[in-house]
Amino acid sequence: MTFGKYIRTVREKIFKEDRSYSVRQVAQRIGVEPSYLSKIERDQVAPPSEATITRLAQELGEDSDLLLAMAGKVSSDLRDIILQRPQLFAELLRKLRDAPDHAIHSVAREIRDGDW
Amino acid sequence: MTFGKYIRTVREKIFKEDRSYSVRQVAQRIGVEPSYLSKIERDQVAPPSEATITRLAQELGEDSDLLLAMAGKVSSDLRDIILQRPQLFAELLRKLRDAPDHAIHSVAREIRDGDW
DNA sequence: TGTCATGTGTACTACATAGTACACAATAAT
DNA sequence: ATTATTGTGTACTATGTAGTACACATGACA
Repeated sequence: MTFGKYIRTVREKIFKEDRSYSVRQVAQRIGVEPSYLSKIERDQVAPPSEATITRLAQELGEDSDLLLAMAGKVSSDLRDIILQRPQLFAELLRKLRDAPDHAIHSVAREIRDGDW
Repeated sequence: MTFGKYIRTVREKIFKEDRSYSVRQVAQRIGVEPSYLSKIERDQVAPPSEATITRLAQELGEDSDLLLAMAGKVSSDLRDIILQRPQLFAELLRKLRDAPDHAIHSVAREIRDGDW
């Protein structure tokens, strides 16, 4: 599923219950032109900027990491984490590339907050 | 240290031993104009593209993850790894943000190749 | 039936990215 | 001494990013 189609699906589902989720009104709340949101939803333009995607995620109650990923982007806070220690995280990520979900999850679970 | 200054320092050090590491010759080998590399080294322009940085790292025997980080970029292969499972890696990275180096290293060491 | 809101088409724009092309003065090599 | 090589200044360009502005036809609804 493309970014646009996904947004349209989600928005239309909410729209059924809440008439304030029209293209126009959502566009106004997230601060873009209605025609632009319309084009985004029909994949007539590339997905919007990270900032706009984040506002859209907020507005639609979606996970912004997921939405950003659909747009081929990585959240800038994650990028910043990697940039602090690029070699360390590069090694870790490449090792985890082919690991199954549960392995990554268990690694994450082991990191109990500030446990070092 | 900026990206440009770092490149200049590294290149000039090699240049002392090997006269083929002039701005012009390095530029030619990595496939850019000499004036462009010159501007890069003096931070007169933004760091080059990922592809160019990678060739430069190769040419100068430097770690490309590190050079990319100095340029504020994350290697596209790492980005792709995250994009495959954005929520999983988002959780992991945010948990590791404040972890000390050795903790991250030991997490990586635990992941013995294909150990699942 | 007239008004209002809806989605969308067309045209345009500002700024960033990633460079090229060429000329020139200074320095190094033969 | 002159030739070659070096680093760099100036000017220009193509493509991508992230939108805006406005008009228009359609459908809802009071």
